[in-house]
Amino acid sequence: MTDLVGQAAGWLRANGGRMTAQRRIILDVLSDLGGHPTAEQIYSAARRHDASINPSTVYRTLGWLEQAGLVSALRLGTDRRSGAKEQFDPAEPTEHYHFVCTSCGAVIEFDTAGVEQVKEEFALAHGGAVIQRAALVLYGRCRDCQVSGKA
Amino acid sequence: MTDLVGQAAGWLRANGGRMTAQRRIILDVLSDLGGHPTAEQIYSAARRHDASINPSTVYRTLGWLEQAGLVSALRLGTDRRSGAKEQFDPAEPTEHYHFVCTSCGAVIEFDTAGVEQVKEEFALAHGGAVIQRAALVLYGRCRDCQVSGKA
DNA sequence: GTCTATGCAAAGCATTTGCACGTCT
DNA sequence: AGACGTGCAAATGCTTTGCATAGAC
Repeated sequence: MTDLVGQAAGWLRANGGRMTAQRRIILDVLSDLGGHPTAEQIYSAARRHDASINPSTVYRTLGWLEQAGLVSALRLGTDRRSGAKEQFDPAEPTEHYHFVCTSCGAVIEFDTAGVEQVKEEFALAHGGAVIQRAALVLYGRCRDCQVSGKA
Repeated sequence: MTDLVGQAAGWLRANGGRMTAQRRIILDVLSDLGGHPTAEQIYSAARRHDASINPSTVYRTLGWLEQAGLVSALRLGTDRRSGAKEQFDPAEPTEHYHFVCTSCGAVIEFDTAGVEQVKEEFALAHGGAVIQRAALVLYGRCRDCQVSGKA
């Protein structure tokens, strides 16, 4: 939870944008919710602060936040249906990866030097190619589900 | 291109399904197209063999093929818009990963032992967790785009 | 003769867009 | 005044579904 509101305010100032009440609410909500909320979750949380807020505003806000590099969109869903809707990962200071439990849906963020190695290995094998970023998602059963033998 | 039609026929037999003309066409198209076609590309290719074929049939076929483990669905799109539509990767005998060029959209499949290591590393760190599969996508500029300095 | 699959058209759903009005500077 | 942002409602685009008919076994 680095200061999302502050960073966003800075980006807006630098880009001729304005900090409105709605935007502040959405930023607060993003900080509070944590995890990887869907647009709909963000919307309904924002709604509790201002009942007149609109989905469009949520999407538009997420749009420029993504451009500003303050949130990133990802699709963690395991099956086709749930994979369709995007989730938002607030404040991503360093690249990181995700584990998703196929039983309970829990998401664990993690980092590893292994991905850097894979990037280098690929760049070497395809001499001249340049890697900008990597998205890695591991799917499996988390410790709890494994231990408790849950479906 | 392992024998997709044959494998699919076997799965159908084992699961009380039927091999229809439409299914055979779609399977042929999947084998022929190669790469990572979208449902729409599969549909229009299938349409050239049978003009009366319907998108629903394509989706339904891809649905059970995915369950049968004969194709897998993935979303390689780089931006939000294009990332929304799914692509299908036929016949996946071994796990493999993807590189996507953010300039020209080229997709390169590759394999690496590095991901296995990351899986093990994660399982170790979260003792008891079991990894089933991994999805890794590298984004960057392919050699050609890099060399030619294309946008 | 069953039971499954197809085509068609309609529905769903997440997301985007056009437009008139509000609001910040 | 001049931008920029918002709500609203309609549109978009991919994908799914209900239903009657056609086809596989």
